[in-house]
Amino acid sequence: MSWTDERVELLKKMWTEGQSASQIAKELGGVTRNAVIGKVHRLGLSNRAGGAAEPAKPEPKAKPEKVEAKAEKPAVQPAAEAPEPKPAAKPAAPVQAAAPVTTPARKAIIPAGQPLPPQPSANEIDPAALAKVGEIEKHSKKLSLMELTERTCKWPIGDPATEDFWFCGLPSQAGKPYCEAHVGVAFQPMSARRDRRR
DNA sequence: CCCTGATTCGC
DNA sequence: GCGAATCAGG
Repeated sequence: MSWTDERVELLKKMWTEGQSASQIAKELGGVTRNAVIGKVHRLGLSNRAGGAAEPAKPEPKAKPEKVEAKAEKPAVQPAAEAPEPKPAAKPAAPVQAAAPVTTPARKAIIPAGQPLPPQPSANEIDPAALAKVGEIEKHSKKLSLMELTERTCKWPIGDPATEDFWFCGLPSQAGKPYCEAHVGVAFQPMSARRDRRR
């Protein structure tokens, strides 16, 4: 694959949006995240934030490599102070579908005026599955939204309105957005709903 | 271990 | 210019 105009554009777009190099690579196809990063650098759009101007990386790595006569270029970036008044554009939620099925089976109406639907209410969910969830949630990694990846369970735990909120974060398996335990309660086969002429 | 971007350097 | 290998970190 080569960097056609379109591909470069998509790259720019996604990079600007805050997508990770690997995500971009996947989207483009035919390239690795390294390729993407390399291209990004060549295009000169390495940093996406406006404020965080990494001053320098004076890492005098004394590597026993062969002698390298590198002519280091003086600061390439004219150091854009950028006293931008705007609060550094936050990359909108990168993870899609952060609104999981909180209530797998909400047939039972919640009392009234009770704005508390968060906890995966147990309805007719396999008790075993529920127990499993209760168990694993104790060991959840409590990841924040930012820390979620495509391979971490995105099951929300706690009340989003409070500090007691986090995501399961346990390793999710191939494709699924949740860990095994949560997949169990999230995707109910089709038990009780016996008839339903669809 | 999973992931992130950054850099180097042979091609 | 390209990107694998490597580096440095979370």
